[in-house]
Amino acid sequence: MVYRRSLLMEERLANNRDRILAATRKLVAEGGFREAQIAAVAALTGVSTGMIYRYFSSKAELFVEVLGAAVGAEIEILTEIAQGSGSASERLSAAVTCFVRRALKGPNLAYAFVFEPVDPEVDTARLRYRKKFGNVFKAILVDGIEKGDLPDQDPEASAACIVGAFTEALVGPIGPTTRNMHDRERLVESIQTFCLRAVGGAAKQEGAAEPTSAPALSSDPD
Amino acid sequence: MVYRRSLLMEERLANNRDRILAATRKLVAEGGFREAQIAAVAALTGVSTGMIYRYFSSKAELFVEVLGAAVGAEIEILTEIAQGSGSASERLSAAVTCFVRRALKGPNLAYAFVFEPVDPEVDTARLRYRKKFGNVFKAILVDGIEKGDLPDQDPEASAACIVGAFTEALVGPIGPTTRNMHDRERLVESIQTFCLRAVGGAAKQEGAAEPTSAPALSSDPD
DNA sequence: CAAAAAAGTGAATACAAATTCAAAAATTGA
DNA sequence: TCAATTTTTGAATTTGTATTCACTTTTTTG
Repeated sequence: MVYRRSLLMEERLANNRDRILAATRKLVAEGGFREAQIAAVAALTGVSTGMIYRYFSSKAELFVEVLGAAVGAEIEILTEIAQGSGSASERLSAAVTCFVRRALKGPNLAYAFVFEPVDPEVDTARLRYRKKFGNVFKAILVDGIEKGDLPDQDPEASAACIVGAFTEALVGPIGPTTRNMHDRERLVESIQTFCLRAVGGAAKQEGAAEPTSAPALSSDPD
Repeated sequence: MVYRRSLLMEERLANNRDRILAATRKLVAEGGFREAQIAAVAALTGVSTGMIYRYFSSKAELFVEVLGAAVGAEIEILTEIAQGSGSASERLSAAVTCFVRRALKGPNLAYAFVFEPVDPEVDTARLRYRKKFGNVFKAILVDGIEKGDLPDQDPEASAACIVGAFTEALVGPIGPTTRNMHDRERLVESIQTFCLRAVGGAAKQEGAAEPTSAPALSSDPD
C-alpha cells in the first residue's frame, strides 16, 4: 500500500467531525432540529451530504450526539452545584436557578433539547437525559432528607416533579418571545420558590453558589 | 337538482365522522399518533383513505380534533373540581389527584397527548391545551391567594410548574410499564403532596371532591 | 326506472427528506 | 510523477406516507 493516513489527515478528519457537530448545534439553536436537515448541516459545514454519513451512521445518531454533548455540559454544572457545600435547600435553589437562567439565555436550543419533537430514537435519548437531570436533584433530596433538612418524601417522584416544573414553566418564555431581564429574573425566582417550597425546604437564600462556568445552552460555545 | 341530502344521510355522514374520530382515538391509544396513519385509520373505520379527506382536510386537522376532544373532556372535569367548594388547597389536591389517576388509567393515550411528537400543527395545539390545563390551576391559585389561603406568588408561573410537575412525574410510569395499583397510588400521593406544598397550601385532605364522570383518557369511551 | 348529484373508492401521484454509491478529487509514499 | 488508496462528492435512489382524482357506487327525487 502506498497510502497511510498521515497525522495531518487524522487531524482533519477529527476536525471535520467537530465541524459537523458544531454546524448541527448551530442549526438546532437557530431553528430547532426541524431545520437541521442533513442537507443543511452539510451546507453549513461546507461538505457534501455524503460526508455526514462517513462520520455518523444516521441523522438520529448525529442528533443524539449533539443532544448528549449539550446536556452533558449542563449536567456537569448542576452536579457541581449539587455536590457543593451548603444545605440541601441552598443547593437545590442554586441548581434550579442556574438551570433556568441558562435555559433562558439560549431559548431555542433549550426548547429543542427539552421539548422539540424529533424522531423516536432521539426522543428516547432525551428521556434518558431528563432522567439524568432528575438524578442530580434526587441526590440533593436524598441528602436533605437524610440530614433532616427536608421532610420525608419520595425523592424519585419529587425530583421528576422538579424537572417537570421548571421545564414546563420555561416552555412559554422559551419560545420566540424575548422577555426582558426583569421578567426573566422574576420567573427564575418564582420557579425557584415553587420548587423549594414543594420539597419542604427552608425559605430561599439569595446569592448562593452558582459557578459561572462556560455557557452551553447558548448557540455559540465560545 | 334531483338529489338533496336526506336526514338519514345526514346522520350517516355525522356517524362516519364520529367513527373516524373514534378509530383515530383508538389507534392513538394503542400505538400513539405514530400508528394512526391515514391508511390505518381508514382501515379501522372500514372506509377508504379518500373518505378521511372528505371529513378532515388533513391528517393534522384530524389529530388536532382528536386531541382537542380528549383534552376538552379532561379540562371539563378539572374545571368542575376547580369551581367546587372547599379551600384552594383542597381543590388543588383533588384536581391534581384526579388528573394523575386518570392519566395512569390510560397511559398510552396520556403519553400521546402530553408528549408524543407529531407535527408542528398538532404540537402547537398541544401547547395551547397545556396552557389551558395551567389556567384551571391558575384559577384555583388566584382564588387561594386572594382569600389568604395560599401565600402570595406568581399564579401563572406556579400553575405552569404544577402542570409540568405531574406531567413529568408521569412520563416514566406512563410508558409501557404497567405498575401495580399500590405503586400508582403512592405516586399519586407523592405528586399531590409535592404540588400542594409547592404552592404553600395546607397539608392534604384525603378523600375530597373528585367526581367520577366519564373516563376520557382511556381508550374506550364507553 | 332514470337522470342528477353526492358519497365513496383505492391505485396512482406527490413529496420531502434520508440515504446510497459510482465516479471524481485528493492524498500518500515510492 | 505515478499507482494505490482514501476521501469527498452530489445526483440518483429509496422510503414511507399523505394526498389526490378519475372512476364506481349509492342515494335521491321526478
